[in-house]
Amino acid sequence: MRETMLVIDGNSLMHRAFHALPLMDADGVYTNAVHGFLSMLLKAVQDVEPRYIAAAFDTHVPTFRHTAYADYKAGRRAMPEELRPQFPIIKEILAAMGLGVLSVDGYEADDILGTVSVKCREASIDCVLLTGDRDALQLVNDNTKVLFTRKGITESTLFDPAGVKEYFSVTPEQVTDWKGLMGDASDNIPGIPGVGEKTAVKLLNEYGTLENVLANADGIKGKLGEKIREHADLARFSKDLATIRPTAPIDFNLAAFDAGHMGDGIPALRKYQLNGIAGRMEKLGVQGQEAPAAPEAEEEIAVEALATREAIAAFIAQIQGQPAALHVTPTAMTVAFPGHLGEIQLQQDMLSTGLLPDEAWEALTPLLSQPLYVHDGKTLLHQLADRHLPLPTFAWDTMLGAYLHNPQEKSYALAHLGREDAAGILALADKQKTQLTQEGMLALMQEIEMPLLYVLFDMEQEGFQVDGEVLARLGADFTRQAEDLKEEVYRLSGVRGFNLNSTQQLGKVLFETLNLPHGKKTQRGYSTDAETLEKLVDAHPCVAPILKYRQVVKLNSTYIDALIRKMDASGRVHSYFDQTGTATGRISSSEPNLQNIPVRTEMGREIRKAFITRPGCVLADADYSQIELRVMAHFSGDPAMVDAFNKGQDIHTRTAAEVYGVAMDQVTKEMRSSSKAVNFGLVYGISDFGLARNIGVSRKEASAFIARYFDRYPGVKKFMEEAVKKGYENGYAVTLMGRRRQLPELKMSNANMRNFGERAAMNTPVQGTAADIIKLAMVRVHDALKKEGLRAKLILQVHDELLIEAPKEEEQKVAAILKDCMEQVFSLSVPLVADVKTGESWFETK
DNA sequence: GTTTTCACG
DNA sequence: ACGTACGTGAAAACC
Repeated sequence: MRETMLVIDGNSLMHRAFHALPLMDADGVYTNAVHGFLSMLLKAVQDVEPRYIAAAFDTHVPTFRHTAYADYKAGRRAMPEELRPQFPIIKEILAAMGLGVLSVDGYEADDILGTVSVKCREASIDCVLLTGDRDALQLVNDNTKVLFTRKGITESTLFDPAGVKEYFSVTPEQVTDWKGLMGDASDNIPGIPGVGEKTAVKLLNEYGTLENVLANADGIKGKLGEKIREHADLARFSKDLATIRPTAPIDFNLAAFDAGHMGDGIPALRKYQLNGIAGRMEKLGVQGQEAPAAPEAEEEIAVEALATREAIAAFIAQIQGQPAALHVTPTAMTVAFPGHLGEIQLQQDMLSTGLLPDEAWEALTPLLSQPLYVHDGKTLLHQLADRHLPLPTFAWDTMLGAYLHNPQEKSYALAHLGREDAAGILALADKQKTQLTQEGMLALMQEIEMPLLYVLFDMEQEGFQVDGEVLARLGADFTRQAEDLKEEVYRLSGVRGFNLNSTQQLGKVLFETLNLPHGKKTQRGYSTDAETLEKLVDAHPCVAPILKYRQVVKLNSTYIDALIRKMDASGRVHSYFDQTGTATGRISSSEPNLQNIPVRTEMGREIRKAFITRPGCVLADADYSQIELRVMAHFSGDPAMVDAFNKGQDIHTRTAAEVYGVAMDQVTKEMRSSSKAVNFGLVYGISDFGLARNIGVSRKEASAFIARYFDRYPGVKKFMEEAVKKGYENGYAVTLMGRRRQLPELKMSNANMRNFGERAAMNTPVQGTAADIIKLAMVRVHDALKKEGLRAKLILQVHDELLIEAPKEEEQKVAAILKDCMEQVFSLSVPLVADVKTGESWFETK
C-alpha cells in the first residue's frame, strides 16, 4: 500500500478555525484558532491515516508571486490581534508533535503545498492537502487530493479530479481560469467585474480556458462581452495571482515529517489547556511518551490513604474546626483540611481494594456537622439525601465561585479549574475569595448564590405534580389531529409519503414541486420556519395545515411524551436547575425543562392543566410585572419611564402615548402593540433591523420610530450609550448586585461580533439584574416559609415567576409571603410589583 | 455531533 | 459593508 503525506495549509486553517470558533483562552492567551486547527488535524489524521505530516505557513515578507502588485496584498485586511499570537503557539505544538513546519521567505503557504505535492509524486507518495482555500483545488491530480474544510471546522470533503469537476463544475486545470474570471474577494483577486461564479463556469464550459474566453470575447454579446473585453488585462492578472507556483525551495526530508510521534506533543497541549485535544490524541492511541501535566508550585500536602472506617474517623477527628473540603467522584472520595488530604478509594469491583460506597458514605457522617468547602454542593446534597444522611451546610462552593468569576466557561468541572480533589477545592476557594472580593462579588456569592443552592436543591427534590391521565388524553387528541393534518397536507399539496418532519423534504415539496416563492435559505436548503411559512399561507392551501401540524407535533413530542417519561412513581417530575448555565445570571431548567411549558397559544396552554398539586394542596403563582423595564427605569432614571411606573400605568400604552404624541386614552391597539415591540427591543439592545423584522415595517421606519422613542426617553438613550461605553472601557457588563459578564466580543475586529457585544452590554445589566432580584426573592421566600413553620414549598422559578405548592389552609399566608418577599426584596427607584394567583392547576393560575 | 425549528421569559 | 434583535433547552432529521 502506498504511503500518504498530509500537507496542511497552516494559514488557511488558522483563519478558518479562528472565525469558526468563539474566542477561548488559556490564562489570557487566546487559543481558539489553535484548538480548531488541531481539531481539524486530528479528524484528518483519522480519515487519511497519513505516514507523514507537514504544515505550511506564510512568512510575513512580501511574496514572490505578488511582489509586483504588493498593493493588492496590502489591501488585505490586517490580521486580527486575537489571531496573530496564536501562530507561534501552533508552530510550537506541531514541532513538539514531531511534524514538519515549512515556511519559506517569499512564498505563500499554497505555493509550498504545490511544491510538496510535486515532491510527493516524485517520491511515489500519495498526497492530501488540507485547506479551506479553493485555490488549492488547482493542485488536484491523480496523485494529489484536497481535503477541503467547509462549514466552519466540522465538515471536510476529499476532492479528487472527478470530485472537483462534479462539485464546482470546473476541472482542476480550470481553477485558475475560473478565479481569473470571477475573482476572489477573500484573496483580494479582482476578477472581471460583474462576473460571478455561475457566469465564470458557463464561460469555461464553452471556451475551456480564460485565454480562449478572451480570444473569443468579440463573439460574446451584450454587457457581459463588453465587460470581458474591457477587463481582459485584469482577468489575465487575476489568473496570474491565483496561479500557484510549485517552486519553493524546501528541504523535502521525509524523516522530518514522520507522524509517528505525535503523542510527544501532549505536554505542549496541556500547557495551553487544550485538554480536549490531548484527550482525543490519547484516545487515538498516537504514539509518544505521555508526560504528566506541568505541576504547579504548591504547598506541601500530606496525603493519606483511608482504607477503613476507623482510618476515616481518625482523619476527620483531626480537623478540629479547621476549614474542611469534601469531594466525591465515582471512584474515590477525598477529604481535605489545610496541609492534609485523605483519600478513600471506592470499591469498583471484586478485585479492587477499598470500602463499599455505602460504608464510605456512612463513615463521612461526622464530617457533615461542620460547614464544608465543596464543588457542586447541590449534587452532593442529592447524593447524601439519597442515602438518608445528614445534610451539611457549605462554607463555599467553588463551582459557583468559578461561575461568578466567569459565567461563560464551557465547563465548570473541577478538573478544568485545578487539581481534582478536596485539596484542590480548598486552594481554589482561597483564590476565589480574593478574586471575587476584588471584583466586588463576594456579597453576591455569599448572600445570593450560596443560599440559593439549598433552595434549588429543595425545588429539585420536591418536583412538580403532574396528572398523567390529562397528558395521555391530550396526547391522544394531538396525535389524531396530527394524522388528520398530515393527510390534509398530502392531499392539498398533491405530494404523498414524504416526511413532513423533515425540513429538507418539505422544502423540496414547497419550493421545487409546488414552486412557491422561497424566502431565506439555510445551509442545506430552503428555510421552512414559521416566519417563512406564514408569508405563504395565501399562496397555497397546504401551508396552513403544515403550520398547524408543526404546532401539534411539537406539543406532543416535546411536552406530552417527554413529560410522561419524566414522571416518578408518585407522578412528580423533578427538573434540574442549573445555577451555572447562563451568561446573564439566570438559572436554567432541564430534563425536563419546566421553564418553557407552552402558554402563548390556547392549544399549548391546555398542557398546563396537567400541572397540578398533591391532594389537599393548591398552587400559588406569582409573577413580576415588567421587571426588566422597571430595572431599566431604575438604571436610566428616565423621568417619563419612572413616572409611568410610579403611577402604575400600563407601560406600553404610556410609551405609545409618548411616541405618537397622543393622550393615553387615544392609544389604539396597533399603537400599543408596536410600542410594546420597542420596549422589548430596548431590553434586547435595540436595532432598527430587529425591530423592523418584528413589527413588519421597513428598516427606515423602524429607525425613525426608535429615534422618536429616544427623543421622548432621553434618559433611556443615555443609559444605553453608557452601557456600551462602560462595556468598552471595562471589558465586561455588570448588574445591580455586581454580577459580571465578560464581553470579549467588543475587542474583536469583526463588526458583527462587536455589534453583538454591544447589544449584550445593553441587555446583560437589565436581564442580569432581574435575575439577581428574583434569586434573592427566592432565598427570602424559602426562609420565610421555613420561619413561619409552613409546609408550603417553592417548586419552580420561570425567570420572573415563582410557584409554590401549599396545603390549602396555608393558601392565604403563602400568597401574602410571596407577594411581600418579591416586592420588598430590593428597593429600586420604581416599585416592584408581583401579581399572585392561586389555583388547582398551572392552567388556572394563568 | 450539527442543524433546524420552536417552546418559554 | 456586513447581518442582528437578549437569554435558554429539546426533538427530529441528517450526516
